[in-house]
Amino acid sequence: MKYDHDDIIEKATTLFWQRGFHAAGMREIQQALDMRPGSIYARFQSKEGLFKLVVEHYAQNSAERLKQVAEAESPLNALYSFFETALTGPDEQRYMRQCLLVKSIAELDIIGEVAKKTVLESMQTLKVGFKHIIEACIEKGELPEHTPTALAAEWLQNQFVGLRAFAILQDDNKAIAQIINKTLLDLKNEWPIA
Amino acid sequence: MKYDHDDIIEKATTLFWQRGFHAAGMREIQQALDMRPGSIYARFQSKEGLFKLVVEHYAQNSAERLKQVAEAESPLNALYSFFETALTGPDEQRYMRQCLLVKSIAELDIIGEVAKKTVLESMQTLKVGFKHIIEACIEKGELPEHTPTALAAEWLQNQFVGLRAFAILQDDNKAIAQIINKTLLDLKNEWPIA
DNA sequence: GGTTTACTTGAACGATCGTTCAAGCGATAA
DNA sequence: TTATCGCTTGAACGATCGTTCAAGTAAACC
Repeated sequence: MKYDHDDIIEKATTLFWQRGFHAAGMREIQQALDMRPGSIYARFQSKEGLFKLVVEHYAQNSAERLKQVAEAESPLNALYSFFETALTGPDEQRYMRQCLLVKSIAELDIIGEVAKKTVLESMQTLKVGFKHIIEACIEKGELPEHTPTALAAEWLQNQFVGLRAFAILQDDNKAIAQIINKTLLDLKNEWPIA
Repeated sequence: MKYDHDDIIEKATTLFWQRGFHAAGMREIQQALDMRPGSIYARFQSKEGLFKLVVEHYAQNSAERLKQVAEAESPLNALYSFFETALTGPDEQRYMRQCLLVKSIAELDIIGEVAKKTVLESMQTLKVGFKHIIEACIEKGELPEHTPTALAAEWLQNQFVGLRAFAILQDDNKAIAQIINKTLLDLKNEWPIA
């Protein structure tokens, strides 16, 4: 085993994140991983197989970060930090503003059935993560008791998706911060009746 | 001139909308348009040239619909209808839930400089459209005078982007309707101070 | 020591990609 | 009638795509 597994996944993640599944060619992948095609295929079966592991690793990592938000002293403040970190990184990491999962959704019918399933499941996982944040906020008294957790979780993830897709276009970090603040205000605002 | 120009653009729009720029291969395009490669290149120079026209046409069409919302008797109600129409179409037109522009943003660094510029400019155009809606709402007394129009326009477009990317995953139309309602509630909610 | 197993190499495969081009067609203008 | 022009055709081009495979390496197991 010449190459470290985690190292491979990390490098592959960066590439897929920057270029997307389709645009990241095998030779580009080979170069980024410094591996020959045979090695890659022996380990991961296919480009899609590698992508699947990347998405799973990414989702796992994201879920962990959401969990940390939920377990923070002030989940609401932690949520702000989480958003800010995700959306306003330095320019050379601008690609990270776009969520890998959100980006993959745009390619959903190109990436193959296995990867598609993984992406969708990961979105479900993250939704649960968002729900736990909402529940933690309620428990800590930062959100009203009557907040509809399921709807709010879906809404919050939706906000995140929108911000992720939008921040990539936005140069003004102040504008992004304002929209994040608006989101936190709306989180405390009333909800439509079922 | 054997083929009608508008008809070509329309068919190409459908294909790019369904498949994205990269995944829509030239032979697929040839088949969809029932045209031979030479004809396509004589008219549009390249795949990117065709895509550029498609995006422009799409943006123009979208801007027109936003304008209708702004000019409606109740812009707020018209806005709801606009969102609902865009996000809850029949299943065989599910691809339409994803905004062609939003989808293209995910491919931004693959589609070439010319098309990229067109996509970004179109996003700006639509932002102006959203701003006019906000202003119309204020004028009609449906939103408070002190609503920060520029921020609200950006926010509203952001909501739209999020919903567009999210609705493609959502099967439950009722859930979508709830999120739209939440958005309209938040539109009337307070805004963060600059 | 011999066998197995997991991994590695790099040339090569067939398929598909976007694009080109010589040739032809039909309407318009001179 | 002839020349010009925009449009059309379809075979073909070189490049790149994801993938395969015979051959080799090194550690693990019997």
